[in-house]
Amino acid sequence: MASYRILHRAGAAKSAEMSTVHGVIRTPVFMNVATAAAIKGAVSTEDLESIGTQVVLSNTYHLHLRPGDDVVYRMGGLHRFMDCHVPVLTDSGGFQVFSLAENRKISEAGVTFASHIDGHKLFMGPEESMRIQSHLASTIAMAFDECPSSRAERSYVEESVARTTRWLVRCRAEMKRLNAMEETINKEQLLFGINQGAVFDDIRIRHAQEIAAMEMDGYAIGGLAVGETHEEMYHVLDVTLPHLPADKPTYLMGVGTPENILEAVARGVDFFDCVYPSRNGRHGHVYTKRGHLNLLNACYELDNRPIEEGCGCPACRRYSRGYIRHLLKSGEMLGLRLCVLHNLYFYNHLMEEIRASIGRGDYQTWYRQQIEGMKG
RNA sequence: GUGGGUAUAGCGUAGUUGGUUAACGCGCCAGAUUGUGGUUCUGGAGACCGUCGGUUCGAGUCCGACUAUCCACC
Repeated sequence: MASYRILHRAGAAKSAEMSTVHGVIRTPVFMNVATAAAIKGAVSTEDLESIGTQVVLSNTYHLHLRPGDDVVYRMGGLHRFMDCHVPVLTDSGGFQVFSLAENRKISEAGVTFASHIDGHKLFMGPEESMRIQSHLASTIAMAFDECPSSRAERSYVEESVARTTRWLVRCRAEMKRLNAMEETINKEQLLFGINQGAVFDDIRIRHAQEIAAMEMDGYAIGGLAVGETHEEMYHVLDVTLPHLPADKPTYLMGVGTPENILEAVARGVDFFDCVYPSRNGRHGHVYTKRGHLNLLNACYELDNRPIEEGCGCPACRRYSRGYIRHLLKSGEMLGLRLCVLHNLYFYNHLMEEIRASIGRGDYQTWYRQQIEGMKG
């Protein structure tokens, strides 16, 4: 059985240990994004062990389209399919339906939309999302929600959030049914609910209270980092987190920059995921404790130093900025790979330092120094 | 050697019957990217139009010579 236990607190920040059927997760944690059951940039499951990955995030929508969740099911579930030995969280497809798919139509039942691959018509609702995620057999499934734009009108957000709550009831019932079935691969699949409400404090709070009463395995805050300012995002965290259960993990979806993460941890968030380290890595944008570098810049052409002095990642242990820049400019896949490995290592290592600081109890002063350093 | 073609930004090209600030792609330089766009998006720099002379109010454009280069034939 899964359990979540808080080990240390430092102000609102907390570090915890969550045990699952696929292993223990120490939080705060950054989940490494492998949308289509692969981290883009030719990073293998084997590589994850050398960069300290604790949790892999994969995607319902993408895997449903390709190769098909039935294929993954028949291959024994995501863990066997990828030969992955760490917990896997699957996103519900809710966000992709709203960010990638075209011609969508929302009804109480779910969403009708067109595939971003070939345009064919698809339908996904709470039950479909749960069935797919059950097929994928991830460690943690996410509820099927709607992610309204941060600039959406109040009346629309109210209507949308009410529907997301009703969908959560259906997700929970369907997950319970699926976990009880003999042929289900992971009968202990966990389910996280998702808070929405754009930037309206009262809607966020009311929704948090509603879903808190539903005793989910964890709680995510969604619909942030989609165009609002950082101040608005931190404000939403400040007003919403106190209304989510203190004894359950929290997850800030899709966030973010190292600074975003440091700020959110200070407010009590456990789980994060973001495409930045992998996507930006593919574009030569690499992170260091003293801010980020764009390795495509001409000033690194003759730079013999590693991306970051003292970094223990596979790229910094051997290769220079100048060499990696050359690989990127030449379109060599190795260039992308080294940058992605560095960035994921940087994020994973940052989380390790965050946990250590919370353990020491000095987080609230330590994290501000880190943010200052990154501006230098 | 003879005949013909071509010379415009680092590379490849466009440029109307001569008419204002010479256009485009690649490359280069610099930004962007938050529950994934590896092929994306946005900016920017860069050319006295092979050289010299002529015609004209005005030449990248027309004429001549020269230079370079390509093709064919000796």
